[in-house]
Amino acid sequence: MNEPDSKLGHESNDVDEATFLSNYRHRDYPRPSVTVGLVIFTVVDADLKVLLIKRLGHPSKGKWALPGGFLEVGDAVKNQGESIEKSAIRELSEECFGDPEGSSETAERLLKDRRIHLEQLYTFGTPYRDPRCRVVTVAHYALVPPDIVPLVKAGSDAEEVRWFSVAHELDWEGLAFDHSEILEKGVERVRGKIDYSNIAFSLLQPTFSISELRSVHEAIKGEVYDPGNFRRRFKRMQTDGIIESAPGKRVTSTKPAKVYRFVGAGYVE
Amino acid sequence: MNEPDSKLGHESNDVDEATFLSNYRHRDYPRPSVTVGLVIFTVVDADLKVLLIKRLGHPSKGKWALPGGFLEVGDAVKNQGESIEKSAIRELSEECFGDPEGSSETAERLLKDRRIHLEQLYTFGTPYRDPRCRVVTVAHYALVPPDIVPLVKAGSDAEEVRWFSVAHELDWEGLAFDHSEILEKGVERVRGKIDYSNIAFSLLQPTFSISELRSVHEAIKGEVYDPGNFRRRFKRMQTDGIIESAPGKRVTSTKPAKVYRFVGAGYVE
DNA sequence: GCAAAAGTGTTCATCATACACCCATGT
DNA sequence: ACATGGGTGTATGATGAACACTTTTGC
Repeated sequence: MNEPDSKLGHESNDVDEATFLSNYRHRDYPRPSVTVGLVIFTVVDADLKVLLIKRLGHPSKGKWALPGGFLEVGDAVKNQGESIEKSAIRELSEECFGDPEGSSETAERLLKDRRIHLEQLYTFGTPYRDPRCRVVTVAHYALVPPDIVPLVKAGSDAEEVRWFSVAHELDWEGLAFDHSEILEKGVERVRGKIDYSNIAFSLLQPTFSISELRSVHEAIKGEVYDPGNFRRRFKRMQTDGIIESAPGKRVTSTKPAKVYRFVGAGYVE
Repeated sequence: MNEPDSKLGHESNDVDEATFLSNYRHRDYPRPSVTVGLVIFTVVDADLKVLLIKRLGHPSKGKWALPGGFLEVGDAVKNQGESIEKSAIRELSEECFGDPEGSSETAERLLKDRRIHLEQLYTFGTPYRDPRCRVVTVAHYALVPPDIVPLVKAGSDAEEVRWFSVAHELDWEGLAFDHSEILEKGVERVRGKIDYSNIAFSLLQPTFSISELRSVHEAIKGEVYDPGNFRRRFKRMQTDGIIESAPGKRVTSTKPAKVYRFVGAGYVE
């Protein structure tokens, strides 16, 4: 892999590597466009939601699409640009948190604090998935907690941006390009990972009650859990040092619940 | 995602989609090279092995590298080339089974018969991972059964191709580019999936004994299992219809073992 | 007091683990 | 006969599902 030598000419391979590289000329073969795509999830009112943007131009004009953008590759030779993950973070910050172009301040801070989860999902590259030209999309998914969701709404200027309920509201078939397939892969991944990882905490406020945690699990798995059994299952996390008791209580119209805080230590990716 | 409109000019967006597309002109922005990479595993003599190719030219001349090649994108506009998976299959067939260029006969047949397992792994795109130019590699892993391993050896013509023991023999640091990272991701994925999927059967002959299956699991997980408990654990597959009894016995220097056959039905991806 | 959710207790089936033991074969 | 791995039996402990029950709040 990497650039196979056969197509990259000018191989005087008896020289040393430094000489080889300074003699190296980049030949212009057809290359695909590479973009990063984002499936951004949140859970509000016990409901899993995904962020979509309405397309303003052709193709798929008027359809809802996943946010995304070009992978920044510089001139692709001397200056090779930014990493895929960095591109995804920038996209997330620009399009969703309204950071100015080129900045990823908000998303970077939230990522560092483990308030949001970002992970590469799958790479989609079927020919003609974009009618304009060959596009390879490195899809990611992100989990953002509901308390920063208002930030997201603020970011939508000219473009129409909306949260869609994955379970109901959403007309999967109506999505632009192959984005329903990407979304499906995202849902599948989150459903699979929530059982053995700690990603659920990225869908909660800094402190949370056990039933709020349960609510997130139920929204994602689409099933209901026995409150007692669920409590026991996650109380183990306290003895394991994954979560810790936090001051205050969650006051509702019924018995107030203890709240907990997620401790970064022992993080399961 | 897909081609964001901003960089693709000539948007007369009041026309219909067909007109838009026929007016569409592909602008030449810097694009990365996209390759597919392969981590090809097999298990021989209760040992997990990976296939590597010695690099003949700079960069990383003389180092061992994972096999791979360009993603075929045609002219990237009117003719958009072949899918990522197809590229991976072709690479696998050409470089490893010695199929003639452009053919993927052998690999396609084996894939169809579920004799080999091929799956996308992760996409690597760190800047400067290839010093020549920006390269995005869509890495895959493949599991090939030991009885077709001789085929692989036959395919190595000019290039030096070898199976390396993942546990011992292999000097991870000495690998070309970031291929040790890719290999590591491959090992991690296989270790994770073998417990709940059926991928192990792609590392066995068409019929196998329970202890041969155990041997594959042990090689991949790097631990030993109690023969009795392991047997019970996998005999359940027989009642579940995932495997079935096959005629004949595996004759060794000790008590002959029953052999089984993997039934495609109920395949867990 | 009543509803409703927090939180605890108990039972039962399932399953992984450890380990003892018998069976069939080549030498 | 005996070493070796195939194959079975069994006791124990951990875990998860089902569900009854108590506690604490708002109304």
